Amino acid sequence: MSAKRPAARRPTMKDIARRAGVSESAVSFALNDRPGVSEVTRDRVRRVAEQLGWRPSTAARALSGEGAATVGFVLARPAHTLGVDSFFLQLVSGIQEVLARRHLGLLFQVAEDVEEECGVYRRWWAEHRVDGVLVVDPRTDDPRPDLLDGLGLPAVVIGGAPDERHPGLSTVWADDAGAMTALVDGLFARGHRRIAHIAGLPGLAHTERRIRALRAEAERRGLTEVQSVTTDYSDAEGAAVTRRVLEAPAPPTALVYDNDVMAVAGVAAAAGLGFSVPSDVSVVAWEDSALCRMVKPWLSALSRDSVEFGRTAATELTALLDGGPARTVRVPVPRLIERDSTGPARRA
Amino acid sequence: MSAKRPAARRPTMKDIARRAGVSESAVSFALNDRPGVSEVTRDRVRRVAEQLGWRPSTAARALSGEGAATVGFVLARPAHTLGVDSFFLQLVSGIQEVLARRHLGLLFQVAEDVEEECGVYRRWWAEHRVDGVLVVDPRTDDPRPDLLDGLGLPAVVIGGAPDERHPGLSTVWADDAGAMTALVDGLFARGHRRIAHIAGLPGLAHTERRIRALRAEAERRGLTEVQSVTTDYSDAEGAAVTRRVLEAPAPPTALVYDNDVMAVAGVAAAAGLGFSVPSDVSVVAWEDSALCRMVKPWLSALSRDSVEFGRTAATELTALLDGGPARTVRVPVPRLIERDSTGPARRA
DNA sequence: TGCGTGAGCTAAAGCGCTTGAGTGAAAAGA
DNA sequence: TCTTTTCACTCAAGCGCTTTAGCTCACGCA
Repeated sequence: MSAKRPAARRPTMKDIARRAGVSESAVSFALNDRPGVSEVTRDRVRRVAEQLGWRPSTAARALSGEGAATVGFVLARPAHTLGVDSFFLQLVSGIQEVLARRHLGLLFQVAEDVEEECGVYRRWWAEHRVDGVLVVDPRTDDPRPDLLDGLGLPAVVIGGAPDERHPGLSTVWADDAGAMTALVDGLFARGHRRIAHIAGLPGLAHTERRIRALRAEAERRGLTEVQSVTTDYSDAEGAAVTRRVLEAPAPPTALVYDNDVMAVAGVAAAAGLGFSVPSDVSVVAWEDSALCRMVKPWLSALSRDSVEFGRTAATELTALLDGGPARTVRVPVPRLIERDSTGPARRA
Repeated sequence: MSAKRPAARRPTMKDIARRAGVSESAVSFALNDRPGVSEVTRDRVRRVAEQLGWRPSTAARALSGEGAATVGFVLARPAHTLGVDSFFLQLVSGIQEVLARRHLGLLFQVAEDVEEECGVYRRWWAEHRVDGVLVVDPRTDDPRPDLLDGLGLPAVVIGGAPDERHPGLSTVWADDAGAMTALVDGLFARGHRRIAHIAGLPGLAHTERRIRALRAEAERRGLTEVQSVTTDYSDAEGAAVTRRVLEAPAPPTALVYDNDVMAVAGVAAAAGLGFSVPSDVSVVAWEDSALCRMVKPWLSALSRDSVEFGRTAATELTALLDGGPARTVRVPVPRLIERDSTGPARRA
């Protein structure tokens, strides 16, 4: 309890070796389940290690070629954009669950943009800091896969589309296109013909996928009054765009929002214009969270298990670190949770 | 772009030494701004290093006693509790800003509870993984300061009260008591006599501080119908507690919520019971976010700059790592942003 | 001329761990 | 009985960096 560090010395393998009366190498063999020591010795060494509270120094491990036992995660969003968001904490929490079990650390960094993010990867690689990384928010024209491939840094892209151009990277993705198609299908069945999609950031892979899927579905059904508008995911833009589309001569009867925050803001904006939900206009949020049950009416939402998404991604990365092949795995299509914000289209 | 890692070799000091025609030690001196080399050589070495894209291996650095260049951050909350939350991402984002500038990494982990969190600290210490940690959610009876003090791990406690018992730890705190006093002051002035405080998790230091401050202020003014009820911060409990207190024979005329999520849920719950805000009951959220402007009426809220809070904490930690003394710094008292959810008390 | 001095550099050890190349003794085979 | 194999273990090098001690040479000074 002194002001200056008492700094208890960490036990090293040398300490164990001395106490167990064997050489350091024997200790290494014993502790790493490698052949070369008898079961008796192995047990003794293990006991001594336990007793001393020994843990391998990651630094030393890393230096002797074992990797840093750490995984990197960069969030490239300007600080002020990180508003109310449940997705990332949940995702990270799922990632953790898997990593912690293997005593892998998670190095976390927020960056301003993708360019800075690339710099972080380079630095991490050069500093020998991470064994692999998890990449989020993939873009349609994304420099990161090329970079990571070039550095030979194992990586899992979260939320990207299958990418044949980078066979070294794993991908974990949700079928946004399928979800969008099913969603439009449902809306169509209930009479909706004019649909507005308040999308997220342009350039994000999943934003583009949803937009394309919506357009394709509209064409297939011959719907002409279907549109997508991109935003920055903020409540402000969500509200603004909502007002804009609803003030048109023939306003949409259904609004699909790319996140919960905009959906909530949109409902308020609609109410402000005298539209009531769902009788005048139906609302669906892409992303379910407590938010959706905090407003009246409760919002119908596409729900996915973000924690599980994180677990899956982390599992793929560990597989990659173990020398496994890169894979592309699809997580379940988000399910539509019907609450009170969706109903039949109002008769024209 | 091959399937198996091309694994470009990282340049080491040896490479630089060879290219610059000097010894490794000279390179070390040159690159660390230590005396022992001429300016000419220093420049040459620097140029070669730059050209090779060299970065020191953190592993090697750590091993030769320089520390891991990494800071730890544990969030001890069960995964499902990590709902809609703006505070932590903002906090972390502020922390990052300061750390990144010094090329310090942030090792992030979520744990189930404080006990597991202590285990993480022990492991990090033994594995030589971090040079210091940031501790959040301090409790009234907290084992962490003792542990960290014992390990000699530099630490900054975020949101704790000044702690004379652990002179080795820095503390960054907000004056919750002062804020609460001012808040009650304002409510009192507008005629509120019956106040309910829907608090956060019991046992958290700031929860207790707020509760105590409220009680003290109530006693000072002779208010008898003032109460605090603890919750788990969730919208569900926020709503439930709101219903309970409003159904009392003499319901409160003002509700103070310890976070924005509960406040929003509380407004909805109040509406469900026929109470309108603010004419029947005033509502204040402790923590401002986009959420507060997503509901009608817009919520009055105590606002603080969480990003700046993070910056301050990280700055204190780096000071500690540089060998500076432990300090206790207070961040500005949260400001009340008056919106539409507060008004004069209804006449009895 | 000799000697101390300091600037500029090199050699080498050490941090904690892994690992391939030994070593010595017991067990197995001829 | 002697060789070969196997087993259990030790030695020593090496990972990339820091750091201490030491070495060399030019310079200043008596």
